[in-house]
Amino acid sequence: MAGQQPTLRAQRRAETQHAIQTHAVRLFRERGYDATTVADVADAAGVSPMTVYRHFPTKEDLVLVDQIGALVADRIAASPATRTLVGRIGGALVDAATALTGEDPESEGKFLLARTQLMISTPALRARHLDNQYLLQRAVVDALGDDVADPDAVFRAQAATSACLAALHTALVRWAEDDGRSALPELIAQALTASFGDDVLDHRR
Amino acid sequence: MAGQQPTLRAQRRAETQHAIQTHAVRLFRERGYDATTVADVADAAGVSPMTVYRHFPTKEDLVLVDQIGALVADRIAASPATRTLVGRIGGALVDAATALTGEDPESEGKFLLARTQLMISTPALRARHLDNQYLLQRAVVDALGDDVADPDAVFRAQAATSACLAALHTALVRWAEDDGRSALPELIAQALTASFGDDVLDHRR
DNA sequence: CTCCAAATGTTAGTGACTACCAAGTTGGTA
DNA sequence: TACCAACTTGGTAGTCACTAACATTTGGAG
Repeated sequence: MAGQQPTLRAQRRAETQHAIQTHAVRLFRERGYDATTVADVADAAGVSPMTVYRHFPTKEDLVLVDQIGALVADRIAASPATRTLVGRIGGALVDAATALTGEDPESEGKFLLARTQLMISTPALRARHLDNQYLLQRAVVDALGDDVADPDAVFRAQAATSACLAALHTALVRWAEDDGRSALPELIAQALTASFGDDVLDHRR
Repeated sequence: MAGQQPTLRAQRRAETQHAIQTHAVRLFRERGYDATTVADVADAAGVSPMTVYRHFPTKEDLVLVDQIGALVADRIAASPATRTLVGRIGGALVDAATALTGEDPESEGKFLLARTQLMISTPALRARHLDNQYLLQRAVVDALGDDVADPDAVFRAQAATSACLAALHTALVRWAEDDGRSALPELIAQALTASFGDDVLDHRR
């Protein structure tokens, strides 16, 4: 399910999807979310409005859908089970942020910043900022392996995920307000240590 | 602001508003929320679609807008400041529920039940079940009087309100699932005592 | 090469919601 | 009582998010 060879069709599909979302975020920031129609986005991306809807069920999803969830989920699954849950989740968040913001400035980092600022400044989107939470919830539960049978373990996983996401949210808001001048991974680490103590991420230092 | 004499104009306005909302909730329950158009509601209420939108900005508001918030707020403000915050809020909730469900069955109680069941069973509405929370938040802060200057007092008020609303939510869900057979005030009291101990509402017993 | 399925486009439509203008009512006031 | 201003409503036309149905092209597997 994860290591499928990238067929040409899937590649094209990913390209279209990426183009649509990039142009959407750009237009939303330039003209405002409400002042930009889905048709505008379609024109800018060089596709028909129908294609936009086939890739993103609603206009909100143009901003909300992300690949980061899967990125973080993979890192959680790959992290050693000997660490604490919060340590594994938090570490995955920091790692993912490092990977995303560390590349050349014109790349994913800038897009992530624009997307975050858009989500925070647009009322309709702000309310759904944590909607993708379920992706991480599932990843954490999956990472637990066979412990899923234990209800307590599942509850602990959900609690840990929620807490980590709250820290992530804090860091993202700060990062967006700072216009990306601070380093996102450090902000996340700060928020995590503020909540869980200095030694949460010790495994990585 | 509160004791205005009900002029004829305001009375008519309240009547149309009430008629629209009553027919809306009835139709939504009969045919489903999505399968009922605003035009259908307008027809049933004997007004034009424009009039519906003037009274209720969005279709969701046809279900969400209520007078209960104000009812509870008044009771909170009138309650003695010597009681605990949770006691005052909880007592107001129980009192309001008693007033609403105690009347003749064809009246407000039945409407409240239908409205609650609708909100719980409709995904688009369920997410906004606690949207009117701010009404109570304001009422509680107002009831605090001059303590508003104290940030701690405001935080305590918000925490107490949230906790009481969670209990109210639990009670409402149970009431709706029970199809109104249980007594709503008792369900609320149960949920409150489960969270805050047997003596929360003692002042009233 | 052939055939299937995925991806896109086109068209037509539904329905929530808004802007603008016209007409009738109400409530206070000269 | 007569009148004016504000309120309430209706109608028309339009925008825009979103859907359904059908036709067309193109990548992939046998």
